[in-house]
Amino acid sequence: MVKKDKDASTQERILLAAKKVFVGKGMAGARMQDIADEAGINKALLHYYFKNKEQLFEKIFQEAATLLFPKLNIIFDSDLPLFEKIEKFAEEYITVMMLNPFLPLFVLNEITRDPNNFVKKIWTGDKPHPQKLMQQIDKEVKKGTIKKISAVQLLMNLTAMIIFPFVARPMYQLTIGINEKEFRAIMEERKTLVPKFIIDSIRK
Amino acid sequence: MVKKDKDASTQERILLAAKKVFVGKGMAGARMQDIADEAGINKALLHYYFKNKEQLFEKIFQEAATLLFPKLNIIFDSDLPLFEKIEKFAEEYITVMMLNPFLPLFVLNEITRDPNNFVKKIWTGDKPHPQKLMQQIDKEVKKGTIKKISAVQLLMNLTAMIIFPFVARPMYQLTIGINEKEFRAIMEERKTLVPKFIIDSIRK
DNA sequence: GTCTATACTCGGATAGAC
DNA sequence: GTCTATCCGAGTATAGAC
Repeated sequence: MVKKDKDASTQERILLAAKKVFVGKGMAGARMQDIADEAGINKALLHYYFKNKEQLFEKIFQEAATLLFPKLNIIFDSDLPLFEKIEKFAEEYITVMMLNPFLPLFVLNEITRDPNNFVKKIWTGDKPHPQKLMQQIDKEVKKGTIKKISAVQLLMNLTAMIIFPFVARPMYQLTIGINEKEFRAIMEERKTLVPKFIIDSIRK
Repeated sequence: MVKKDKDASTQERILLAAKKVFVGKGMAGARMQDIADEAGINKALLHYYFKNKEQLFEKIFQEAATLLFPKLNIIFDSDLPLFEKIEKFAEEYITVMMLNPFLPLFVLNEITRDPNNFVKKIWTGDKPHPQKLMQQIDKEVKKGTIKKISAVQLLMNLTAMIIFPFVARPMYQLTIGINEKEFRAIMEERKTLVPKFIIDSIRK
């Protein structure tokens, strides 16, 4: 069926182009013309596939958020011991983000811009719930197997050290002068370094 | 001189309004009408004070970056021992950002958007140079007074744990349901918690 | 300095031919 | 499905009165 294949291909090119432009410039900065150019089509055809900018944006944003968040719960809720959970989290999350290094800033921006819309449109029921992990932390503290620290603080430390480098990459590149390749190597190392760093800190 | 006071006051109101709008919506999302409304004037008067949006934005952005970056070097270059330097850094940086919690995301965005412009317009000679701090770390590692870790990695851990919570605040608020007041308390605690966390990790 | 009215530009969206 | 041409609103910027 020639027609259908062609449709799919154009639609696919549009989505790819839109992702690139939206993630790079944000909703407000992105231009439908940019997306059309990137996809190798014209604006009219773009509107043929997606009624308006808003709708196209929602699609992309949902895709992005879906890539970043839902997998978290699998790790959060698993029955692994605390240290292993931390190791797995770092390993898997950094791996995913290496493939989409600009997503974190994009998503954080849009959450900040309009938290309510985010909850309504994106988190329709299954938002990240680190509660089990946090209980696990509290329990270990109580048992005395790790040093005293509040679960929120530990969770912040963990997520910050994993996510922030992606958000602040250009800043790091400017200040300490690392290039693309070096950045990748650093992030690769962080998959094991961050868990080690944390465990060294909280282990008694 | 009545006229001059009035000038200053209007200009001041404009700058305050512009800061609020730009930081909240970014360059692309901000509307001159929003800024005018926020300042209690009309668009024409806004253009009387600032020829165009671009110029007004540069002013605000420069102000923001000036608030965030230059002080860093004072700490970076000081002669304090490593642990004290880390403590001071966390304490001072969190204090500054508590007063302007939305600046970090704003600045990171604009650096990402256009790194070259940032270097040209903002960092005219005195960008952050953590090199001395990094050498200090290397030296301590070599002396064997702290565990083996690369300076870049430690610097990333430090900056991530301090800055990221501001950038990701809405995300934390949505996922773990903390409110404004709780966030402030958490950040207050982090002034000492983060240095302690780091030192516990790298101390032999 | 401050306002109202208006010119101009950009970009999202549509009409209509093929 | 895809294109060219065009419309139209939003938003920046200016002219000119007070």
